[in-house]
Amino acid sequence: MSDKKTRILEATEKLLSQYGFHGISMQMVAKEAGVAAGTIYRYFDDKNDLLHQLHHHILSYVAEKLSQNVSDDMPLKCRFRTMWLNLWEMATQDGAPLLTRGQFENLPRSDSPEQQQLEKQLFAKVDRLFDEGKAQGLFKPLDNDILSVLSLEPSACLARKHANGICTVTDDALEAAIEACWDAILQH
Amino acid sequence: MSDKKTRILEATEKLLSQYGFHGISMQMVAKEAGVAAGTIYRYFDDKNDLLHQLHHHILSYVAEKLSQNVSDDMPLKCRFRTMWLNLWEMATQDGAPLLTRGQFENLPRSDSPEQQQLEKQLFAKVDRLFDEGKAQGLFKPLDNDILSVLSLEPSACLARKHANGICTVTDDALEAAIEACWDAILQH
Amino acid sequence: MSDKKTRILEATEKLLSQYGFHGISMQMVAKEAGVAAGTIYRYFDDKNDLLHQLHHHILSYVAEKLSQNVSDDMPLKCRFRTMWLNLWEMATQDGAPLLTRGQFENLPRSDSPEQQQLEKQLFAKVDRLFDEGKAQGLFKPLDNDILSVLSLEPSACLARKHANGICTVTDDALEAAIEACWDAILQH
Amino acid sequence: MSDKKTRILEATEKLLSQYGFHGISMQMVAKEAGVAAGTIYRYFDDKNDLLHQLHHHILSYVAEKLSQNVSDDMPLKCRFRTMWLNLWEMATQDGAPLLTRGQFENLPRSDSPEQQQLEKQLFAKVDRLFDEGKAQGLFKPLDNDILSVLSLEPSACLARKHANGICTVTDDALEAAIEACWDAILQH
DNA sequence: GATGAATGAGGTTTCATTCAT
DNA sequence: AATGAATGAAACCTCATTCAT
Repeated sequence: MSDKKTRILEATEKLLSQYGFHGISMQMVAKEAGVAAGTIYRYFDDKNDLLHQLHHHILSYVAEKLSQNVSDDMPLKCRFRTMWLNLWEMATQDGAPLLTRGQFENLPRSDSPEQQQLEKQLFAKVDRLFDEGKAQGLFKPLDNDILSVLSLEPSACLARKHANGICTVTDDALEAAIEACWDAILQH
Repeated sequence: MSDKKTRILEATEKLLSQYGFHGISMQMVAKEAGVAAGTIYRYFDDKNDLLHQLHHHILSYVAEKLSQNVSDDMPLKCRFRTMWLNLWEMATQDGAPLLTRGQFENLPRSDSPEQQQLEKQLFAKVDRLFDEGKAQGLFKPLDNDILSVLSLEPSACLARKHANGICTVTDDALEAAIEACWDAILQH
Repeated sequence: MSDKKTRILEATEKLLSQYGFHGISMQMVAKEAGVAAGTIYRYFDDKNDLLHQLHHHILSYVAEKLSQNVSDDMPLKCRFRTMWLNLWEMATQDGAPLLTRGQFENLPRSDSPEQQQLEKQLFAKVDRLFDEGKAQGLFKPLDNDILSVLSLEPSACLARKHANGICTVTDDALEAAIEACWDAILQH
Repeated sequence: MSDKKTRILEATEKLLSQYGFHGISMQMVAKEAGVAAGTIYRYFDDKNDLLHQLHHHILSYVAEKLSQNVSDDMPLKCRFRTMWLNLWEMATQDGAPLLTRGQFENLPRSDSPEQQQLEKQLFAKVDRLFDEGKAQGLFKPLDNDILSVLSLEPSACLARKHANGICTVTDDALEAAIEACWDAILQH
């Protein structure tokens, strides 16, 4: 991908996590990316397109990062723990991406069928984890969407609050939180 | 509270849930509320103030609704279930308020200490629930903030997705989700 | 009509005759009219609308001026002469209106049926003149549109060239030109 | 003349007749001409120069086409008729050139003396026609500019309206119009 | 108190022009 | 000679805010 395009996307991501959608202007993006305002329009149709492409960009990044160091032959719990922590680290260490993810949920949605199809693919490993767990009778028999909300969403949510200083999460608490999320989907 | 002020707040809330923060203008608010644009400035310093006061307004509403039909002498599980469902209903039945709540988290933060203090008070019943549960050794010994993320946040999150049609939650799944959230914070 | 709206229309007309369509900006119009740029948008949807409304405004003016001092009981030649000179005077004395009229013919057309209907009405007296002349066997049996091009258009065209200094038209030449236009439509 | 330069001029002409002066950009011209934007600046100083050179280009074309099949030893009326129809055909058959000519009259004028001198030369045959006619006492003793407006301008004007569908001109009407224009300048 | 016309700074976007390749 | 990515000034338009009524 063109160097300039990447810089524009990264600048947008950074500003987005800092100011939210309202409050960032194309001029700000241009300045942050170190390009002229007009240059943005060589790579993006308009502001909306920039946002949508960023959405896609981040989604790809999240999907990749989320599945990092996870292979389908690892034990279920190990896979879960790794993904949970991948999620946590994205939000707390890398800074922007996941933080901003919270923002995307309030967008003029781009719920094209392709987009949904893509999202499914991106999170394939998560789906396989839940599917296997349910097949083994280990997990509660719920839709993957729901299992995801119960066990992974709290990771992102907690990370956001931790990063924003709303609450502090110690290492012990972190381990306990992972355990709690595991408990949530486990068949007791 | 003045009739006009209430109408302005309600108009803002409605528009907010529909268009997001960017994309609503003071003129739109005025028109929706049935007042003149200038009138808004009798009750609010500026747009920011309007948004902050709305935040507070909704927070109060949520706190009240959240604790509805909950008294401290009810069994813990019953209190939990009621609050979980209160949360669910706010987002799925009332429409705007909670849905838009997702938007508030991306505001130029008003994290003044007073605001945090206020939020604490508003959610006092939730705190008491968690405190009692931990005292009885029933709940995991974690901060209330964390317990809240683990057990109540999924309600709001699920409700949002359900209301937006991203996933469908049957009555049975709903009951199972409540149970799962309870499992999450329970000492096993 | 609002004072401001009139001032904006007049400013646009003046600038249009001076710079043509390209080369006038909303800022220029605002400055010339002595209003803020944003004010224009209280009275006009956008630049296009401003142009279209101006078109209509000028058309009305032209139609009124064109028929000035003309009544249907005057002799045909006298009516013709008066209208021919009305046209001439609009372009040479008043300055802007007719000069700019040349510009409107190159617009993204607003050829709505209503618009065409309106134009017909506006130039009713011209039509009556031609109709009577043909009924008397005095004029050539041609469409009014064509008769108009042959006998009145030259007035506007000549006036434009005269006003722009492209050619000079003496009083004698003017009388001769009127006579020539009359000759053009006369049955010989 | 360079192939590229010709293509650029022709592209400009085509776009001009379609969009008018405002509404064509150098990028559009480049695309239509099949060259890079920067290439235009090898042949033209700037946009203004492009427009002026196009003006000249078209003027030459019109002058050539106007005098086509006209020689000074043909009878006056025959010469007149031929030129009148040449004008008519340019606007109705060739499409762009003359139609757009209407646009040139609203340009940031390039009324340099040389330009006017040039125009005189280009339309020499027309001048000779009028001069001879006046010398023979056949035409009215008016400036050639005026005679031209009276007798040839209506051809262009009518053609424009015909091509734009504003009015329809049958073959009979066309002949009558020519006759009428001839009547206009004839000494009666 | 209430209004809404008016403001003008600032938003998004376009486009004539340049310049490294 | 030719390209086309990049520029940034300036275009059109919006909108938070003010103020005379």
